Amino acid sequence: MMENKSPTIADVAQQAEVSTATVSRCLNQPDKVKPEVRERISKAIKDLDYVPSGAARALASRRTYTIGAVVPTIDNAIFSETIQHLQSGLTQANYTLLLANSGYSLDEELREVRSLLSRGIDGIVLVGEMHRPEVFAAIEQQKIPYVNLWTYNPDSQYSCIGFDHIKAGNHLAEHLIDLNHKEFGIISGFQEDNDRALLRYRGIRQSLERAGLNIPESRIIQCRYSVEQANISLHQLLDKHPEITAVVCGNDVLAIGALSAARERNISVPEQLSITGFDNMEIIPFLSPALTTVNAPSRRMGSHAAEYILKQIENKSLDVERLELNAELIIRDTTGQAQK
Amino acid sequence: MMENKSPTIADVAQQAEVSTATVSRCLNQPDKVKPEVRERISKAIKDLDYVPSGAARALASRRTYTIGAVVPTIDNAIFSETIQHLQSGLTQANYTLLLANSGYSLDEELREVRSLLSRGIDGIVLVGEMHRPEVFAAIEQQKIPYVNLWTYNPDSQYSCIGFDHIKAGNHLAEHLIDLNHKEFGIISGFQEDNDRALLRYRGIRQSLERAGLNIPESRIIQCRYSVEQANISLHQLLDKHPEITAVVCGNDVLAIGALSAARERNISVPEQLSITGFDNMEIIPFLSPALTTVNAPSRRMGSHAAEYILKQIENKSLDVERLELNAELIIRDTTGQAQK
DNA sequence: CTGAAAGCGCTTACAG
DNA sequence: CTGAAAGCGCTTACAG
Repeated sequence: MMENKSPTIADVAQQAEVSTATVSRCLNQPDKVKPEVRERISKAIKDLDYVPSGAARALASRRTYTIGAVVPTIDNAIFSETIQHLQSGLTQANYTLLLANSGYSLDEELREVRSLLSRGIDGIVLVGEMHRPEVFAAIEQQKIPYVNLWTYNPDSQYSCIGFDHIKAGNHLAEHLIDLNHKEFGIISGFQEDNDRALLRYRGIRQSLERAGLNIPESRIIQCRYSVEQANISLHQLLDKHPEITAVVCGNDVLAIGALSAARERNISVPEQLSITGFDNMEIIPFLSPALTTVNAPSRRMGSHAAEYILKQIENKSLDVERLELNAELIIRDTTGQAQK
Repeated sequence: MMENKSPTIADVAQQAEVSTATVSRCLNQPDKVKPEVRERISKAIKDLDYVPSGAARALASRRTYTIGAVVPTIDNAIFSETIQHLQSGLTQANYTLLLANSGYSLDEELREVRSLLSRGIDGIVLVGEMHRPEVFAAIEQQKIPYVNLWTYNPDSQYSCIGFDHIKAGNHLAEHLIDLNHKEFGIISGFQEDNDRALLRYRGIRQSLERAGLNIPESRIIQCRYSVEQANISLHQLLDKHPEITAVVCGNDVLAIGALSAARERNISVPEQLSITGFDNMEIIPFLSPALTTVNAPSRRMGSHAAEYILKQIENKSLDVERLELNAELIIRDTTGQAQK
């Protein structure tokens, strides 16, 4: 524990024989400082290894150059893609991303939002449209730009960038109905705190009902988004309902688990059983069999979010914008004509 | 744009009829405040919707309750697992993780480290042992705890938590040698800024040489860690070297790409070609064929890192600790006896 | 157990 | 283009 402290802006000012105000300007608006002076300051900064204090800067300027995001989990490739692109958009503009995750719990999300807000952020992005009312209240009090990702609702009073999950569910179900499937099973993520999961599910039921098909409760399993859980779930489903010919999975991770269970039972896909995923993760097209799934525009949601937030900050505005992206059905090798 | 500002600690103090010092104490060391007073303050905080300013707190206390981490990418499930566990360990202690990524570039890593340091962090974790010298210099100046993850070197002068990549490479190669393979190919990640990739590679070569086997440059391809790149790479490798019977891949992602290419060529795995991965991502055991790979203790590295950093902060110490974790070979279905 | 006051290291009108 | 000085919202010895 040595005693030499980190240099401050005052040390730099002294060394460069200017005021702290000028050093500050040199850092933030270099063109307002005479080139000659600028050089002296730059040299002093280098000599002293000066690193500005973010805390002091944030306190004085009331800006943190930090954007907060709360996602359900980063442990799913699909959110990683969104985050990676969000981050790279922000980094380019010299902003940093402060990332938190809620573990798919709305209460935990609220806690994380509060923590981010307290820490100080200039903008915030969340996933989904459903949040605790306190989340909205807390964010609005701060008057910072805010956007919901992975959701599109034309009637939302908040900005959103995403796609229509009901429509996506419709497409998936219609594809299977076209293939003559009548006996469906569903392996969904937990829907309680997850509006995306819920809406996809509704979309599927909606289409089935339109086709005069019903799907009893016992053929619907909700589980954690893990390969292993889905594997177990498909076994349970088929133990009780061997008549099922098509299983709609809440995302690709679940579908991979379902595929592995089908393999364990020596059930051929898609001949005896059709399976669908959701998201279109990078590896999906390289697996065998390649999944029929819905392509979620995960990267574009991240880039657009960065763009939106930065624009609002720059304009000091809080415009509500709603951007609908496409999420098309991608038909590959795990869906086929229903047997018998 | 309304004019009402966010409440400050002074507002709370006034409302509760105490000094700001007492409010501060109530927030940070509640037991030092009389319960009755504490209640008044809590009420005032609720009534006013008071959120403390992280910036002011950090500036005054010289602590940010934030830990920084720079990883190569979050867009790889294996780092996500490390981060997830690091984060959850920190969150439990009321610390926040500030996450940056370097895109596997050491220069970018340096930039990110500087940015984190400037922003203010109480500890930092990096991946690998190889960093720009300025990284070490900048961190040491701040006198904050620091640990290298995903690496273990008993002679390192810095703390590290990880495993021995050379040894892991040895195991992989020895397994294939035992299966009588003599014609090897390697698909590695770029080794220039990645000591883990380099060391694994060295471990493989080392074992091959011990067995009297050599592997010409033309059978070694370095590429980005993407399924698609690995797919292309295996095609290239086999076009030039149809004699190859075993391909060692730098990680599971690459191995999945290689598997897909083998499938496209109608080469059966492992009968005609053995393929190995590295990491043992969650989905691997559920794929078909399931990969032979090395289990990287990704989650444990994250948890241990959180534990180490928090302990150093608590003790106000900067002890160097080196923790070696196990990375065992997991033999599954993609490796078999060499043909002919 | 509580309060007065200095100080953390910046930024930013304001004046020149 | 530059400087003096107030102020950002907390924490923390110090005194009582």
